[in-house]
Amino acid sequence: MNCVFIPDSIDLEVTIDSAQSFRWKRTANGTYAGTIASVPLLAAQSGEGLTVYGDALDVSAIRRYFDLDRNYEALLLKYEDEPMVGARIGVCKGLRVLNQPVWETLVAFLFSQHNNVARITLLMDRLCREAGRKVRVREFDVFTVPEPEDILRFGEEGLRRIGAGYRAPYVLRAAQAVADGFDLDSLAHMPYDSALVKLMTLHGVGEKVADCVLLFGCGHACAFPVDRWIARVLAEHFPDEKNVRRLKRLAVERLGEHAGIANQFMFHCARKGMIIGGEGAG
DNA sequence: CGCCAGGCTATCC
DNA sequence: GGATAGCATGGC
Repeated sequence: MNCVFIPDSIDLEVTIDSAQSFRWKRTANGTYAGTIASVPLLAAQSGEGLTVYGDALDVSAIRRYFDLDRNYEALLLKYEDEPMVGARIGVCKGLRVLNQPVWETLVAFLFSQHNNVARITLLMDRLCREAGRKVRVREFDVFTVPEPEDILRFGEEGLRRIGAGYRAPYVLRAAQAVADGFDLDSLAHMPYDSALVKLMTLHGVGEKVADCVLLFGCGHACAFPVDRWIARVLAEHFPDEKNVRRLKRLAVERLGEHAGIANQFMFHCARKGMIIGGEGAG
């Protein structure tokens, strides 16, 4: 068991509680157990930074996963006076946009549609428990996300049994596509627009899910997912526009190449009912 | 209990 | 092009 301290600033709890990953379990002593690319880890807040426990720690992979090489302070400065975002930066300071394995991100956000966070987490947990591998970190059992081939074996029946409902065929067909050569890794290297179009050729992947995969799994910082919460925020700032696609375009025009980073601050605050404007309430 | 959830597809006009 | 029903399931 190794241990490494990473001093870069992050708020682990806020980041993990912001509905971009559904894979980390809070343990009794306040650390989080999970995996990065099937490697089990234990992550803990240490001051402003992180302490990570595990075997064969790959520090650069951990830094990349938690987006610690991005200068958030500098990036967020340009949003200070942006009414959609500015006031939200301070209240979720330390929020980071994760870079998760793309297959894991795709499965999670296929599960996410018309679903709540508690149940998305439950579905991911059951899926990994039943179709993934058990690995161990310290005294904790952790389960890996099943590969596409594992899900093909698990079948639509398995997916329905764990409660995926009508999303079961979406996940199964995505697994089939990847097994047949759909190159998820290429999405990170393509221009955003082409990556979006390519992802949306998958059955069950619309624009919102595709944007989540591109933002949380492919490093496309401009990807701007519009769910119900973001739609509410946008509706307040662009009261004359009702069309969701045009709302998204208006927002991205204003927010620029890191629109997706800003999106995560907007989303988290809105979902947590953190005031600002009045859309929060909760 | 009824409403809602990080939506999408099919189908209508 | 834009609008709307139906979808499985469970949290709250």
